Amino acid sequence: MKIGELARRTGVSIRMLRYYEQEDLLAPGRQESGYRDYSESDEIVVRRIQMLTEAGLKLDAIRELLPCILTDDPSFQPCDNLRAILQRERRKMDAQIDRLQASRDMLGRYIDQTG
Amino acid sequence: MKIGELARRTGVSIRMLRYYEQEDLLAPGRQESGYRDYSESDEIVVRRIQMLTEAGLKLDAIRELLPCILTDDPSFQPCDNLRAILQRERRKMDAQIDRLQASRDMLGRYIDQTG
DNA sequence: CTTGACCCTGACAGCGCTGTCAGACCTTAG
DNA sequence: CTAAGGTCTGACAGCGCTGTCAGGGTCAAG
Repeated sequence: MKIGELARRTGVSIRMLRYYEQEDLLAPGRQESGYRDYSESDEIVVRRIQMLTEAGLKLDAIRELLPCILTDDPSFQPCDNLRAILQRERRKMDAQIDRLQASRDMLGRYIDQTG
Repeated sequence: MKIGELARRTGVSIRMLRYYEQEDLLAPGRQESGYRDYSESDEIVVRRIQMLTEAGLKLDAIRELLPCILTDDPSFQPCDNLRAILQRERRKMDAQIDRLQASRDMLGRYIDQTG
């Protein structure tokens, strides 16, 4: 399918679909015209990217994960480190939450002072 | 005092001190040489900015707050909205924490699936 | 054939800072 | 006087996307 249709199907903008390709997350074929030609599995990849993006991962991390989660069989794990990567990202997120929480509390103290 | 000394005293980089000025958070005088000439109260302002920055506020918000917190008397409140601004910022931060938390949980679910 | 919708590449902009570099002037100690 | 170190302005770069625009092909229907 062409890029416009994939965008419509997934809700990901055309701009971002091209960006995913640029960042090596996606490698669609090309028609003779030069138009990108996306397959069904490309669409699956895009949906995976969407999910992980919503989960707060950056494309760098997603790129690491993609080779692991693209197999049809979800139980087959070619990458020993899938879990490790996810856990690493979660730790990062925990740290970020902690920082934000500390900021929030500090702000709270200011507000109290303003009494 | 000159910019270098203020930077040394506060730990804020020279670059950022100039940036604060550019963003209208600071308005140091000038020596005849053209060098910036910071006063004691300028240093206080910088420390205020530091605190609020650590509290996660952006310069836009800090600029709003500065006129309120620069008075010597902390109980004097020329701005009725000091508290309102702080609360608004805290609400923003709460929302951000919620989003991040949701992402973290989603990641947790992925990790569980990976069993 | 023409029109309109779609696609291509490449590049610029913006977010909110922050570092760094270039070219040039000021100041201070030796 | 000279050299070193401090300062000035202005501009470019980078983070991680995301939108948008320009200039130019492609494809489909009428």
